[in-house]
Amino acid sequence: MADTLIVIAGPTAVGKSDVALHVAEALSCEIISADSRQVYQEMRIGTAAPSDADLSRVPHHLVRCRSVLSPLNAYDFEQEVLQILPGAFMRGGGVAVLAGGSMMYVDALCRGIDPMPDVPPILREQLKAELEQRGLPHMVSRLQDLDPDYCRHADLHNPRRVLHALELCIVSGKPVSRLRTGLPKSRPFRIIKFAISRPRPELYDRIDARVDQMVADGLIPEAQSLVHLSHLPALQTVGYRELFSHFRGGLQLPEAISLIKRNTRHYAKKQITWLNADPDYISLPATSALPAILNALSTAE
RNA sequence: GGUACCAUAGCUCAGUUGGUAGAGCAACGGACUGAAAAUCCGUGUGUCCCCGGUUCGAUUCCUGGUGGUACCA
Repeated sequence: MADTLIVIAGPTAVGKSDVALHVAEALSCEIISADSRQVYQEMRIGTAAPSDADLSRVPHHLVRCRSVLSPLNAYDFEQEVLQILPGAFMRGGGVAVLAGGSMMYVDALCRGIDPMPDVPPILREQLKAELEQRGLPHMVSRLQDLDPDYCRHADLHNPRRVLHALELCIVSGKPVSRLRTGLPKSRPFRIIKFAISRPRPELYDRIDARVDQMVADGLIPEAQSLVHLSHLPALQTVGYRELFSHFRGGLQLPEAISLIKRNTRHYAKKQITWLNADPDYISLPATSALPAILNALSTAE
């Protein structure tokens, strides 16, 4: 029988980690986290990362194991997980759980992501400065010259996308649209995807409660200790940015906390949108997810 | 009790020289190929406080209510 990767996705605060923990215990297999922020050891409270107790119940990968100073990206994530998986399958009886809400990471692993050349940080800085001085339309017209094809389909209002495409054109000397195949890679294991869901009002109540809990658990000192790193990509994160703004005097604490709640709701909505767009997901209510997943696995074999 | 001002979207408010209305935020929907908890795009959901009057037509003007705010007693 082929190895099986059980994907457990869902919006933030829906209770994914809990479901993943129970599934992994029931199958005595390992958990690989697909969370772009829980990987960082400095951001435990604000990312609601699995606790030490959770980690001792089930072996986890890519949780609190890396510094914000050496950031991970979607391609690195794909490569690392492909390294980890054979061992995890072996130790887990041919099964492993991928749990997390960073949907781009999940897709990078399940479908693959095209290899792209590395972008030197200096170039990124230069282009960023150029964007600030001359504006987005100017950057778009530069991209227009290098890769008119890409411009036909791309979101040209989105500075991130425009700049990244420019970076890649410049570094590679080729149009990005040539580098990007969009073709799915085949994987030497079976993938079953589950999306954990809850009624929206219930999810929002859980988000509010969890933010209050984070504050009670020491989110503010945690963020305080990261202020000197607040410019790093990893710290562009809900829960930290708002507090950084509070420390700088831009927001009162209660405002900052209610902004964290609101931005977390926005984040959850984006995850739901992503899940809705992928027909491969089997949607399961959080309350009955565990038996449904175990049942789906036993009938699938 | 008196005087003044206010009442329009979930919230804060704009506006209609009388032709049933629009911003910001919230909410809702969408995109996503190396920063993705990032970044970007789209959508107005309304007894314009209530009764009556003037008018072809009132959310707009007028009488009277009701509620709120401020000041005076």
